[in-house]
Amino acid sequence: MSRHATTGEVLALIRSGEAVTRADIGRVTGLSRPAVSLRVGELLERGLVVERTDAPSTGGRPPVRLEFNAAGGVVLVAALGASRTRVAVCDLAGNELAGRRFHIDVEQGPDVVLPLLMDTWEELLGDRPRSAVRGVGMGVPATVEFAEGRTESARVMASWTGVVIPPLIRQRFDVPVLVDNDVNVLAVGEHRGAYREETGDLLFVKISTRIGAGIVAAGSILRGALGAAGEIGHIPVRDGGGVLCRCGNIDCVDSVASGTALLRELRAAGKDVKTIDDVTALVRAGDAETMAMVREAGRRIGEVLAGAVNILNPSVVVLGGDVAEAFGPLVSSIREVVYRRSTALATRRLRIEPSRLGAAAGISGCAVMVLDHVLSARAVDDSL
Amino acid sequence: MSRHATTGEVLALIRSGEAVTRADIGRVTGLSRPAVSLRVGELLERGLVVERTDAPSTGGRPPVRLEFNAAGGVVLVAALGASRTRVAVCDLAGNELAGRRFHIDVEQGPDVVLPLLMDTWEELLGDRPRSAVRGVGMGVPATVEFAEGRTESARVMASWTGVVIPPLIRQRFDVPVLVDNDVNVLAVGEHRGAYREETGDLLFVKISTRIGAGIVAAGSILRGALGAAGEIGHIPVRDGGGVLCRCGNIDCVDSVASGTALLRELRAAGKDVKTIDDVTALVRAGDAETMAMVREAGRRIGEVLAGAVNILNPSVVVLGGDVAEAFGPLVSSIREVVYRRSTALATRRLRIEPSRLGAAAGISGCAVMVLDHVLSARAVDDSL
DNA sequence: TCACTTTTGCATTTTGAGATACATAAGTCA
DNA sequence: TGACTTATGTATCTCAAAATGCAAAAGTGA
Repeated sequence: MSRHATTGEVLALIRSGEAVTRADIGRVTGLSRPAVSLRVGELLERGLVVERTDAPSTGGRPPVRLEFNAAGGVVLVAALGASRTRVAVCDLAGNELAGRRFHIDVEQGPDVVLPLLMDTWEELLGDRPRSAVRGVGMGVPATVEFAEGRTESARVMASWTGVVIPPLIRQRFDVPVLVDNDVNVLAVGEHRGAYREETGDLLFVKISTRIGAGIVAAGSILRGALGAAGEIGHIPVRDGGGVLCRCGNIDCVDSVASGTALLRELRAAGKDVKTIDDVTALVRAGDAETMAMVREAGRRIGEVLAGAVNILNPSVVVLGGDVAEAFGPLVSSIREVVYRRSTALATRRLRIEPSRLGAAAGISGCAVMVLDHVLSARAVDDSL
Repeated sequence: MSRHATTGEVLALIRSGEAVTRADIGRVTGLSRPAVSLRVGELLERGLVVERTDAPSTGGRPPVRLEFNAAGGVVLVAALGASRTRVAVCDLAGNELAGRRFHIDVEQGPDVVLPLLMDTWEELLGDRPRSAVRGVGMGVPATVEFAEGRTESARVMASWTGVVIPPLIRQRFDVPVLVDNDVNVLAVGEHRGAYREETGDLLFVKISTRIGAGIVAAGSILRGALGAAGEIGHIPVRDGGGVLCRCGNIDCVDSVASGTALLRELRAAGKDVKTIDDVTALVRAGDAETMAMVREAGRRIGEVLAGAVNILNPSVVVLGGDVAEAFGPLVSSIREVVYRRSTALATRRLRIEPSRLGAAAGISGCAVMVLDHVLSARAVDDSL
C-alpha cells in the first residue's frame, strides 16, 4: 500500500485475521508503532476491537492479541416472506442473539408490518442499550430499488408498491437501513457465509413457491437498471405444454416447475397434497409418479439455468429454497441438464450444490448485508 | 468529499468538464489555491493538461481554461477478428490518429500476428516519440482471462490457447497492456461512447458470423469466473428444428440464427449467396423469402435475449455486428419478441437499439478500455 | 538470577501538506 | 482613467500525522 492505512483498513486487517497484534499491523501496513497504537486505540474506544492477553510468547514479551469484538454492537434484521417472517437481533459477527418467527400476511402492508417488526426488535433487544444498534438489514419478497430502499413492484406485496422503507425505520432506529430483495439477500448470505474465499461469482437459485435467482458477480450483487435482475422465473422452457403463467406468457419455468406448479400437477394426477411437506413425504416413500414429476421439474429448471450459466459464467450455482432443499432428485436432474447444455468452458469448473446455510441464510444474509456496510473501512473512517 | 482530492481526481474533474479553471477546482474540491496549483502543475508537467487563455472574463481577470490534453500521448490499439484485423494509434481522447486494416488469418498464431501488430504500430507511430505511448489495448475473438491477459480457449484462435499476451507486447512496448474478448471491447466502446451518461447497465449483442454478447453491469464489464460470461450463442431456441450445432448440442441460437446459419439456410433454399453482403442485397431488393428468414432469425435471437434481459435487467440492449447493422427487419423482430417475452418490469424502460458506433466500436472500445485504465485517478496518482 | 528477545508505550522531533495572507495580473464598467 | 472584480502566484505559517529514539513490560533460556 502506497498510502498510509486508515483506521477502517486496520479494522479490516483485524477482522480478516491478516494481522492480529499491534506488531503485526506495523509489519503489514508499514506504519510506525505510535501510528498503529493511535488507530488501535480508536477501535478499542469504539468497542469494535478487544484485547486478549493469552497469546503465546515467541521468545520475548508475548503480544496482546487484537480481536474483532462481535459483542461491540448489534444489528437488527428481518427476512420477510409472503406468509412467513423471521426477525432477529444479531451481533457484529452476524450470529443470531435473539430471534422470532411470525406467520403474518405481508399483504397487510407497511403500516401494519413495519411497526410489528420494530416492536419485535425492541423486545428482542431486551436490556441492551439502544445505542448498541449499528444498523438494520431487511430482505423483502419484492423488487427493490436498493439505493433508496424503495419496493418497486411486486406480485406479492402489492400494497407495498413505491414504499421507501428506510425513513420509516429510521423514525425509531436512527441508523443505516438497508433493504434488498429476499433472493439477493439469500445470495449474499450464501456467498459470504460459505464461498467468500473461493469465488466472487455465484448464482443463487431459490426454488420455492416461486423460482428466482440472486446473482453475485465479481463479489457484489448484480441488480440491473431497476433492481429487477435475476428474474429467471419467467423464462420459458421448451416443450412446456402451453401452460399459461400469471405473467401472461406461456411455459414460464415458474409456471411449470415451481413448488406451486408441482403441487398443481400432483393434484391433477389425483394425489392428496396440500403443502411441499406432503410432496416430500411422497418422494421419501419412493412414489414413482411423484419422483418422475420432480425430476421433470428439475430438467426444466436446469434448462433455464443452463442459459443463465452461459450468460453469467459463475463458479458455483447454489440451489436453495424449501423445494430444492427437500428434494435430492431435483438437484441431480438440474445438475445433469446444466452440465449437458451449458458450454464446455462455462461448466469447466462449475459446481452445482444445494444451499449450505438452508433456512438460516435469510437472517444471515440480512446481517451480512448490513454489517458489510457499517463495518466497511469507508464507513468506519467516515464516522470518526 | 471528506478527504482531500488527489492529482488524479483533479484530472478526472478536468476530463469530465466538472471543473475547467483553477478557481473552479478550488470551489468543487474545497482545496486552497496553493493546493490546486500544485496538482495542476503536476498535470501540466506531465502533459496531461494544457492551458487555454481564450476564456471570456466574467467581470474580472479572465480565467485560464484547463483542458485535458488529448495530444499528450497515444495508445496503441488492435481489434482482431477471425479474418479481419484493425490496427490503430489513438490519442488520449480515443480519436484514431492513424490506422490500417488487414485481412489476416488469426489462426496463424501469436508468433506471426503479434510481431505484425507491433511492426504496424511502430510504422503508424511515425516520428512520434516512443515515450508518448501510454498503453496498449487489444480485443481478440476468444475468451480471455482478463487479469493476466491470457487467451483461454477458442473455437477460432485455437492456436492461441493459453497464450499470455501482455508480456509479449511489453518486450517492445513497456506500458500497460490490456486484452479482452472482442465483444466485451465492443460493449465497452458502445457504452462509453454513447450511453455513459444515461446508464451503467447495457447489454451489447454482436450478431455476425457468430452471436455473442458483452455485458456492462453497474458500469463495468461482467466477466464471470473464467471470463466466459456473455456466451449467449449456445443457448437453445424453442422449435429450432433439431439443427446440430458445432458445440455438440442442438438448436443453439448460433446454429439457427447467426450470419453463418442465415447463409446456410438461404443456400439450402436455392439462393446464390456467398457473403452477408449478398443477403443484404436480397433484403434491399425486397425478396420475400429472404425477408421471412431474416425475421425468423430475429425472433429466435429475440427469444434468447428476452431471457438475458430477465436475468440482467439492462436499460439498453444494443444490437451490433455486421448482420444486425445491415438488417432493419432483424432489429424490429428482435425488439418485438423481447418486449413480449420479458417481464413487464424488465422492459419498463428498456430500449433496444442498433449500434451507434458501428464498425468504429472495435477500435474505439480498445482505446476506451486502455485509456480508462491509464488515465484513472488511481493510475495517475500511483505513477507520481 | 541475568542476559536476551519481542512487544508495547511515550515524549520528542521531523516532515510535509495545506492554509493564510499578501501580491500581482488582467480583465470590466462607469 | 480609475475603481472594482475575478483569477492566479507565492512566501510564510500552522498543524497534524507519523517517525525516531528511549523506556518499560513481559516473556525465554542458561
